[in-house]
Amino acid sequence: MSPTQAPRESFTRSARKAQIVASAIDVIAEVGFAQASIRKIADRVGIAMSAVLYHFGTKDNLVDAIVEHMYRTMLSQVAPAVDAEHTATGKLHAYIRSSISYFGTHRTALKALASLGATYVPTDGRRFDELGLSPDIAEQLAVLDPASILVAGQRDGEFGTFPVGSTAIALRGAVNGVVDRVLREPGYDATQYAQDVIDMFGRIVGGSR
Amino acid sequence: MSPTQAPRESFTRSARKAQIVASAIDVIAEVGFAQASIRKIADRVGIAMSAVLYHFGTKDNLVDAIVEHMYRTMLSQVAPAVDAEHTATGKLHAYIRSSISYFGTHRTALKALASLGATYVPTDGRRFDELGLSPDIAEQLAVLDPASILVAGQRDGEFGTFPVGSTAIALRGAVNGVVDRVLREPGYDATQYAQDVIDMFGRIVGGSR
Amino acid sequence: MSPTQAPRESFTRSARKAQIVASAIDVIAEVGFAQASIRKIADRVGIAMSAVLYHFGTKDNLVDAIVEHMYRTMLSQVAPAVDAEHTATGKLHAYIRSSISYFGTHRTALKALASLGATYVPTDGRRFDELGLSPDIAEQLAVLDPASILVAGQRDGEFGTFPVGSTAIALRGAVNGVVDRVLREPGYDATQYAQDVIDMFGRIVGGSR
Amino acid sequence: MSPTQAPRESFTRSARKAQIVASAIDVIAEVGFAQASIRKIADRVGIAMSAVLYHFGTKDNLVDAIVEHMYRTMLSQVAPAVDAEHTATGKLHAYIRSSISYFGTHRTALKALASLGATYVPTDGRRFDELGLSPDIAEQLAVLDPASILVAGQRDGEFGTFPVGSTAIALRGAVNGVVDRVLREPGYDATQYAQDVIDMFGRIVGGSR
DNA sequence: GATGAATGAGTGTTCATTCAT
DNA sequence: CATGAATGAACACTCATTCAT
Repeated sequence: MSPTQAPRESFTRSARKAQIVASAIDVIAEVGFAQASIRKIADRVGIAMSAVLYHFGTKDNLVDAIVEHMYRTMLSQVAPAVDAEHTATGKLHAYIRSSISYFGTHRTALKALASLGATYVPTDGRRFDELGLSPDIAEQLAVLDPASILVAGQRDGEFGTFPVGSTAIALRGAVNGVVDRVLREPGYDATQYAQDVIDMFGRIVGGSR
Repeated sequence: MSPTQAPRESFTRSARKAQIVASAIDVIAEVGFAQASIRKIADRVGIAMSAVLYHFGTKDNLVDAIVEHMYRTMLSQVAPAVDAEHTATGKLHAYIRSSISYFGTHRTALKALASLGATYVPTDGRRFDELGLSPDIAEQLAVLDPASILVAGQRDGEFGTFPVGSTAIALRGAVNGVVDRVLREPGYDATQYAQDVIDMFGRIVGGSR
Repeated sequence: MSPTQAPRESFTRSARKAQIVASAIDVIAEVGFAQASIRKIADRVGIAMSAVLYHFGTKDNLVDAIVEHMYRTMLSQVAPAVDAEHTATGKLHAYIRSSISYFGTHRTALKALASLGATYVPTDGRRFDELGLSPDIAEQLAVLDPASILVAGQRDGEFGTFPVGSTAIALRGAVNGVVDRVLREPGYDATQYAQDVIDMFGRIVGGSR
Repeated sequence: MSPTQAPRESFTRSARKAQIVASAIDVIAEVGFAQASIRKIADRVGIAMSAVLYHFGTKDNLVDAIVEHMYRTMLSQVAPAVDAEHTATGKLHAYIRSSISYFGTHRTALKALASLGATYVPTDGRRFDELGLSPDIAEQLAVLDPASILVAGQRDGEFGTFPVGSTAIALRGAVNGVVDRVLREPGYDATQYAQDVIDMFGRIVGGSR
């Protein structure tokens, strides 16, 4: 492999940015998004507030980066797991398990992200789910919507008959619904819940055993 | 003297408060909680900013009142519907239908609630869902958790065997999950979704016909 | 019964506003417009910075008020003097004398105003001379352009033949030109200059005696 | 090698400085001095912000250089024109024509200068017109004050009797007064104005024809 | 019962300047 | 020569809250 050939964006720079994003997520998780000021985030990193703005220019940009980071992290756990399977059933199980497992391991910032989705309105006109999404990530993001899996399974005869749209919404809701519980009950083990959701929706989509 | 601490709230007083709460919900739904200042709310009502604080003393108190109002409204729609039924199946269907119907008909309030939940962290230590809950309402609120219905149905042999805890979480998630869709797609008809959820969870809880 | 039944805008309010505008002019005259921050102005008045914004909402609005005040003050000196005369010659002399006399008595803020005119660009799109001008003042402002006097004098045969446009520009320039001198030389007596300008432009416009 | 614009890499330093000054003038003219940050100027040149400070050390120094450049440019147009004439009348006409012509052809620089004069107050005690004046230029600058021409013309009997001081102020004002018009009306042709000013002040100083 | 004035703490943002490289 | 990173001071502006009336 070529040692130093990568035209990467200045190592120290992106390291600092990553550091800031990480601290920002911590702060948001602790005090809530509304109270997460740039100053508090900078304090957490141990740098001057203006240094944060030096790197991101704007709070909106910082939020962009945070959201992108969260999606990226979640995707990096869910997407490979789903892709590794080759049957719709396998993909469905992988989606449920890896999503819920992610919630179990990344409790802190989750609520912020989940609820932010419905409400955060950046100063420019963009909607929340258009934020900070480099094209590559926006594309991958479809993975987090189980609808495609359901459609494929039905088309291939692997699943039975059921209303795909509604089921996708319900499945997403059921998967995301555990976030509340996980946040409220620090010791809660989501693994069993994942298995239960698999059983429930197994009964709903019917088909192969 | 009246025995119970006589909250002899003059009529105009509570009318004003209700008016303020209603306007607050509108404003929050429109601009998001983060941008919903007391001044903007007061402007919407057509009174002075300080009048709002005269009535509520504190913004936190206002938020309490808002949340309580929302819960109360939702309960007033869901609780009677559930109570009117006498079988677990009937109660379950009523719960699903009335909850989702509420989401469909109160999008403004819904949006405000979502925004609140996303960004608001009270200055004292309380969690969001402990806000504004006078004892009577906290009690009733159990209705919004379908767990009791599921337990009763199983106990009475009306439902089959299934993991109650997980199913309750999933059901709540499936019901609440439509909120995102409803907010994002103003024309979305949730009625069909309600029926689909009834079918799905009918298959899960099994049992009586 | 109170004799003054004018529906005036809250006395204390407009008094404070006037006080702030006055202090702002002082500060601008002392440190220049660029360094005249709201905080410095508030300090001069002896109130909190936020009190200034409470009254004016925006720095742009404050600048509006300042400009309007300056124009109004200048007009209140020049306009009556010009109007009191009934011949073009009289009006011309009155214009020159009262303008220059105003410069002599209001040295401080003059440069700020004069130079601001060429350059200040408010955050919204308006040009400088459209600032803070209530219609009544915009109308009166024509008085500060001697062109109308020159035109009238020529039309009535009181003046001779000369290029009106250029002469108006030159006259305005000659009148305003003394500002620099007045600011540079605190003891300078502008009265003689006013008389000299009258003589010079008397020779230029020629005509009546 | 082309004779003009020859400065090659050996002159990098002063070439860079000149380039920076030029860009600074552009930026100031465009956005006003208040908004003309070092960063914006550097961006215009295409170099790093710190490179600007490397060359000038301080923003004040940069402003010095800008002002000096402007005076130098103006002088290089006016001084030779005046010196080429040998009668007071000739010098007077040359002064008026070349000054006004300069205003007509250097509107960008003019706008920048106006913006500078309006808002800039150096951090040290110097007045605006004492900035950036190396001794050689301060000396030459006397040319821009027509007083010496008027005095000489009167002494030599070429002009008649008139108050020299006031006339010099008025003349300068009349000449500079067209700047406002030129800036406000991009298409305005100042040539005719120059001729008109010559006529006007010809009548004032009287004497030789 | 309600209000207008005022405030202090806090917000995001800009900027000239320093400094190690 | 020139730069990128970082900073502290200043800025306009927002906001919940207090208080005399």
